[in-house]
Amino acid sequence: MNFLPCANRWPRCRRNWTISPNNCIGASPRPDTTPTAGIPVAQIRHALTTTRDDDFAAWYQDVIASADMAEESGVRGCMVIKPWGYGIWERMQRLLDDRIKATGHDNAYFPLFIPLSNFEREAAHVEGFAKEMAVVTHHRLIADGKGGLIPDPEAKLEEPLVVRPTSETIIGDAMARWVQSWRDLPLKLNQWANVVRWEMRTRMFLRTSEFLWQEGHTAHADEAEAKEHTLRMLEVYRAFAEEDLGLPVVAGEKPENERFPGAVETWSIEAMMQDGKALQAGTSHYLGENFARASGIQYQDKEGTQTYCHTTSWGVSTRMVGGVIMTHGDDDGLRVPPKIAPWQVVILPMLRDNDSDAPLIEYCEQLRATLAGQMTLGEPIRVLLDTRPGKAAQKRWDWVRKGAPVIVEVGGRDMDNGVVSLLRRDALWDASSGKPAFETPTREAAGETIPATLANIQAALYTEALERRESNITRGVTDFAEVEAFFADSNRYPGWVEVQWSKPTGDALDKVVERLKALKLTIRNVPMGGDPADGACIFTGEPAVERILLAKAY
RNA sequence: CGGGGAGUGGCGCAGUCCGGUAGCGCGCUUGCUUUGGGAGCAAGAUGUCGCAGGUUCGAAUCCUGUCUCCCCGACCA
Repeated sequence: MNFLPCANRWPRCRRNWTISPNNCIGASPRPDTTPTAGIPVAQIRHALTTTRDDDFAAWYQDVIASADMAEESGVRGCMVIKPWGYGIWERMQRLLDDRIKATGHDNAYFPLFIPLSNFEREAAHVEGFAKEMAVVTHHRLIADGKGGLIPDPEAKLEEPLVVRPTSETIIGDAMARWVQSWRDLPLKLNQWANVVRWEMRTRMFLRTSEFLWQEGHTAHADEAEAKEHTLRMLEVYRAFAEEDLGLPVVAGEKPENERFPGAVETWSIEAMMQDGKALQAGTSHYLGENFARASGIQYQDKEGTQTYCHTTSWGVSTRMVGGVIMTHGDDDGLRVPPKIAPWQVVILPMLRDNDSDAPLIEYCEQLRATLAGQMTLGEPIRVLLDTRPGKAAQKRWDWVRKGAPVIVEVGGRDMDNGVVSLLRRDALWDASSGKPAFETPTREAAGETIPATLANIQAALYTEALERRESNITRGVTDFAEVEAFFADSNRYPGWVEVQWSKPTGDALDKVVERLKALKLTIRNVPMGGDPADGACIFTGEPAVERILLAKAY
């Protein structure tokens, strides 16, 4: 097969295909696979060169680059988060921070560096993290005599510092000082910070060596209250994921082998990505007295007895951004749910670089002002009038790839007719024509309907993701051979499988994990609020005690 | 950390086997023509060929080391 230099036909194409030119959207558009009853499906030129079907991993990276979200930094496993990617994270921070504050937490900030001796205190914690720690050993550089710099051997630290992979230990140290009496409880803290885990294999947003997150830490008087709080924060995460990010999640408890190092219980929210894999999108841990004993977090109860606190911790990270990409992205780039879109509406005047521009910009400005003065989804509308020089059509595709929820193009003729040309990013294409599905409401109508349109898009993205997930969870599988068959075909969309098990522990659990590992599967969690077990354990044949979700995972 | 692939203008790549003035497409700049929609023509700018050593009259090309990225595995919250 000949090389087909796609660039001749489609400017954005970066590849020379040697096998099937149909793989290249630009060179030879293939039929869109979206079924549309009775209507011949037109050929669509998508904005990305990689499709989800062709290569999901490559598509994911293409979205990040094309939407201008982040780039490599030159430091292993670290990334530069660019304004559009960081803007999305800032929106997440704002919305989640409000929810955290609303549940009675205060923000604080603890050091990046943790003394080694402090970190060493909790045995399981050490075992869990020791293999992926960044360690600071010197505090000064000196010339090496060859024009370079080396750590000064004279400036070796008495005690190495570790860069926090999480802050249980150093916050525990503070809690031990801050908690004296039962009156000091509960102590409910949160911190927004970066953490470092020296990961073997990294992927942008999903697993980076340094990442940004929020980590909540609380201390309680007793087990019941701490456990209740663990679940309360899990529920905060569920609501945040579903209501704000449009990510349907399954909340549930992690099996013993997946617990956070040092935790008594670990709970998670799990989201299904478009390739059928599961993404752990947030975790909440009940830590028992483990860290309280390690750090000496004690209070005097009402009887005057020194008593250990029960602590919790819970976190959500920039990994969520990756979850949004893999849930809502399509072959034209990202689709940002309106609640977390830095710009919800982008207005693009079709500038001609002449005298007609000024009135056109004024015409657009009035729509901008109308929208900016209104609320939707609980906040003022974020609307950008993009008057940068350049052709509107090119800027349109930039914003399509970035995933702005509503794009409004306005040309001179629109202005003359008192209308605007409006595109919904969640319904970009007209399937019959293969062209962008422009609507042309009057400017006044657009000013009135766009707030509701944004709310619709928020709901539509969630519904689409929810339906996709529900149709790809298979329940009622009772034979392990069925599980094997289900995941054997690597070409099919794998999804998740719900099975029942007897919740083995220790060696028996290890065996189960090994069997699953052979299929590249993991136990995601025990969904809350599901049906009780009523059958036999799929692994042991013993009476089952609960239902679990099996899936391939990120 | 093991196996595989790859680093050449902003992006995607050719050139490397067989050492001899660094190329292509897109993008970018400028001009003209267009322009209700992902423009055309022309002219131009942009590279210490990832980095550091070595071999050589001469290195993108050969040798050694190293860093980074991608895929698979191991590991992991």
